[in-house]
Amino acid sequence: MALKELPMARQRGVCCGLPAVDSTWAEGTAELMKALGDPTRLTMAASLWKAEGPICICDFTAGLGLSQPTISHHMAKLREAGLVESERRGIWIYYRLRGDLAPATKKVLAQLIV
Amino acid sequence: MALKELPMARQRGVCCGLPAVDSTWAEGTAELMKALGDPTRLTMAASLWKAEGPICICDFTAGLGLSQPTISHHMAKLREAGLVESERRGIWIYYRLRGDLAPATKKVLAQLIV
DNA sequence: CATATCCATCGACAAACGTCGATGGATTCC
DNA sequence: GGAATCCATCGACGTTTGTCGATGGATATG
Repeated sequence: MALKELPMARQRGVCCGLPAVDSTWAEGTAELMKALGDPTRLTMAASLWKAEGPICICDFTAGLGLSQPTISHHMAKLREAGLVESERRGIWIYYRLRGDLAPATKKVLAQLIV
Repeated sequence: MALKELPMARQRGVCCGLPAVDSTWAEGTAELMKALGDPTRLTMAASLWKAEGPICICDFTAGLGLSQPTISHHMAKLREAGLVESERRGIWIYYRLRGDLAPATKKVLAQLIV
């Protein structure tokens, strides 16, 4: 497939500028992408997105076939990324997507999750 | 903040089911997220998204302050993720976002990039 | 109080990752 | 043909990641 708008008569040894991309945006957004960049964490986030109510660690452990420390570890990553909040209820700790997610984040999740 | 819809009178030792999440979707989507989960690659993708024309490696090298092998390495990751295509033009190899990106992928990028 | 369940954290370990310098192929300019 | 430029790939290196078993704290049950 041919590319359009190829620069003509380019000078050797002279590089062109790039479109401006805010580095703070890149750092933050890459952090979010990294949090969602693992199948287990993405599945957990999608489950929380689709679930009617909050979910606790033991349900993920049973449902995903991974050890409890591994699930806790992934949930901690989601928490550090600002995606989830939790509440203790007796023995269980229930997790859900944060209610105050940035609208942009919410739109990305909505776009992402089938 | 209180959580809504907390299950009442839960049985100890009994875990609940999770909303169904397709594992093939999770694998594939996590792959895309991982490709965008690095500030350098995300910046490169955003540059290609915003650019009027295609961009070659040396422009990224000059603009991002990283070595040429590192930029090539990141570009290879973007290629493996199915995000970019390239065309040789003399000494230079020009990169652009693939013209046949999945609509879902395009929407995610549109949503993501400010 | 003793026991059982749920969970976070620690320590460990292999695998993957981000980065670089060195090398070599392809192409163009002189 | 010789030199210069662009780029992909290789090899290396320290860091991060995903996973697990072990440990201990918190809470409920009997």
